[in-house]
Amino acid sequence: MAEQRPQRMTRQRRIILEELRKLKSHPTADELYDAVRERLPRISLGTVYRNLDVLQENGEVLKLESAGSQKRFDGDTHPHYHVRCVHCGRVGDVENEVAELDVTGFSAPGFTITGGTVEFYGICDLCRERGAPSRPDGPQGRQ
Amino acid sequence: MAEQRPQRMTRQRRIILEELRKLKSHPTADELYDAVRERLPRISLGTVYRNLDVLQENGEVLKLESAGSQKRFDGDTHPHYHVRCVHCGRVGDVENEVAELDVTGFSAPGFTITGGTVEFYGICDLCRERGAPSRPDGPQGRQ
DNA sequence: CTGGATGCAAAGGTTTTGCACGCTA
DNA sequence: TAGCGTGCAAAACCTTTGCATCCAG
Repeated sequence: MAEQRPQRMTRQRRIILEELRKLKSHPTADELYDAVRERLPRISLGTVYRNLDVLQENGEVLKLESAGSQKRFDGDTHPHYHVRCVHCGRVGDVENEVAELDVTGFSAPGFTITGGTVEFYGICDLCRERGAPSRPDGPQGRQ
Repeated sequence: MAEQRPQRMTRQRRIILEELRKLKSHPTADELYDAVRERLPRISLGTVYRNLDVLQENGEVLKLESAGSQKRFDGDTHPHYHVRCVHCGRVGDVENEVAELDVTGFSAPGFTITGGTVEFYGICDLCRERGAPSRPDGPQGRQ
């Protein structure tokens, strides 16, 4: 479990958390920064990053990583699957309930498998409307 | 499908592909760069990136964008699952065969789901030996 | 020959960090 | 009051790109 060091609930931290929970878009750090800045005009992007790290360590937010592009954040920690748009990288929530993935029986040399999840991909409505190809340059696309 | 434009098999491209297929470690671009440089000391990292892009568009290599900070590449395009070490980001191959994931029945507002895959996570032997925690700073870890 | 590919270096985009000051508990 | 958190700016990191030159077909 994550070590929960003593922490303070500063105005910045509270508002970052509130805005992230308000946004359903799984924003990137700078998108969240834009939202937070409407309430705290002098906040810095570094503070947003630092707080997202702390909040993630405390299990209050989810950091959705996609190597090499921008990370996205989710204020909803209730277990659910995500879809990622292969064209623009946007992330959405899958409505279906998550099924417990039974990891026993799976093995990988050099590794101890502890868990697994399903990752969905697809295309978001905005990209679809624009007539974007479903596979821009591979299964992942870029942001 | 990926449009396969006319392309040349340069020495650089061929050796990059050979080295990537030789490595079972799912290297990052700069790890592959190191390997390739032993045979082509004057190659540039930019060339490695450019060729990995081309090779990926042609379906000859896989770009693993799953998570971590750096992208990793796989010269084995045969369908298989991956495990990622939550501590160091290393990626391994899962031995089990892949099962076709039935995506019908899954839905996400604002998205059209086209596919999905299982992503395993765990801890690699090197990190285990070092006594690394299984959750360094969240479920993703960093490279 | 021709135009895709390369090497080099600079730029680009995202995230992290050092530091002095501020503010929560 | 103690020491975590902040704003600012610089640095670190990874990846892409402009350009002159090279070379595979």
